[in-house]
Amino acid sequence: MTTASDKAYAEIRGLILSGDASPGTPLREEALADIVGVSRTPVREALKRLESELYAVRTPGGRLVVAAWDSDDVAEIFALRAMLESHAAARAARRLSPAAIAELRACNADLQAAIAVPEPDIARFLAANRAFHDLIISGSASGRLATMLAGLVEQPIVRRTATRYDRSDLQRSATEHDQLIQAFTARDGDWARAVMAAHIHRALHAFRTAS
Amino acid sequence: MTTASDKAYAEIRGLILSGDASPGTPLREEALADIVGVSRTPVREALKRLESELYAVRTPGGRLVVAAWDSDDVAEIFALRAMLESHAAARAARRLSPAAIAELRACNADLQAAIAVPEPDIARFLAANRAFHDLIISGSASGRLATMLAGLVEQPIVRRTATRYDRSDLQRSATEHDQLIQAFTARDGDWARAVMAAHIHRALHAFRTAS
DNA sequence: TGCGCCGCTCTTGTATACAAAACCATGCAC
DNA sequence: GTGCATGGTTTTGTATACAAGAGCGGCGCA
Repeated sequence: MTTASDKAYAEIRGLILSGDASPGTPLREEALADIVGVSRTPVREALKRLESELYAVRTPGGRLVVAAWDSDDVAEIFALRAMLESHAAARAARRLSPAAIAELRACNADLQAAIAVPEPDIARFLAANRAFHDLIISGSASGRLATMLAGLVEQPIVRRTATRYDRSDLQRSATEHDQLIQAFTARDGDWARAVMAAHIHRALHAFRTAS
Repeated sequence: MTTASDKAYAEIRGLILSGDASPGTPLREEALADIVGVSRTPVREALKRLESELYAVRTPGGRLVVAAWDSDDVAEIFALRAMLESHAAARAARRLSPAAIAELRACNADLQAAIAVPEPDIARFLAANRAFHDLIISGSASGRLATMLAGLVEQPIVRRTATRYDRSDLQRSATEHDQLIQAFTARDGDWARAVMAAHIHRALHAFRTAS
């Protein structure tokens, strides 16, 4: 737990996502160090990471500014996630242990419990959803995939998407997860790939129509 | 040109690829700083980058060691490249300007010139090949894709592959590049995607059968 | 008054010094 | 003899000081 560096990353990322630092805003190391309460060194590491995840872009002269994302960027992120997570699902289908599949079941049961009430618990839904997808990614046993998907800034978009879901969308997510579990149980990589691709493309559709 | 940091990255990467630092070897910051001739700060940045590209892995305690790659890793790298570069080709087909396509033509002409002699110039082939693929990636106009493919350590593997090519393999690469150019000229994304996927899968095959 | 050059300031890049945590070996107890 | 605790040593994490370069504003000149 490299506290200072991670703290700087989380806080600066929060500034960007909350809109406190709008696109184009310069990210100056010393100023951020003051805000976060650490020195420039961990701030530098955090900024490098944010840059590699395209939260920030570098000007010709080496200065960093907050990046601007348009709807094209969002579509591209979904397209890449669809490819990579489908691939992860296919690999996972061939590798997941029965115990891991049981975990997925438990995870999706939790997700369903979160939305099977009059007032859906979105936070719990998101946590379970995240856990479900993470289990698949780690089940794919590819460090490269994990690294890439971690860098694929999905979390903020997932959040924005889910808050726009109506109940039928939430329920459909749970159903699709069930289908994934079936494909995993059958150890059918192609099936899992197809379900995952559909799952993510539908999420993009939900995101688009809700905006 | 951040000299010190890039220099450290290049040198340490060289140590790993040349085999001077074999898998499992610890990568200690101060020792590397002495070898490279810079301070620990740029070495740290270089190591972070190498870690994110999976040249090195972190032990539970936070120490870095040189990563071990097996044939499964190589296959996974090719699979990811196939997916991502195919996607890049599809995007590029919709975006490349006639001037950019002309550049691609020139590039592939150079590649062909390098191998159309009794003694093929492998270095020139590799440079032209690299330039060709880079043009497509930048033509896809997706910073995310470019970042990911840059992180996908391909260069050393491409090199190892090419040195194992026989002449017919080299010629086939040129032919496949021509097909790509045709698909780009027709602005046919699906066609370009398919050709690129075949191109990279064949490279994996050549790599495997030659080992 | 507009353009270009120069110098200053601000920001990043690098080096070093210090703090904290992890590993290892030694020695003690059982 | 084996296992665990504890101290020293090594290594990473963080802070700060210094150097170099980029951007910006003011001043002078046409």
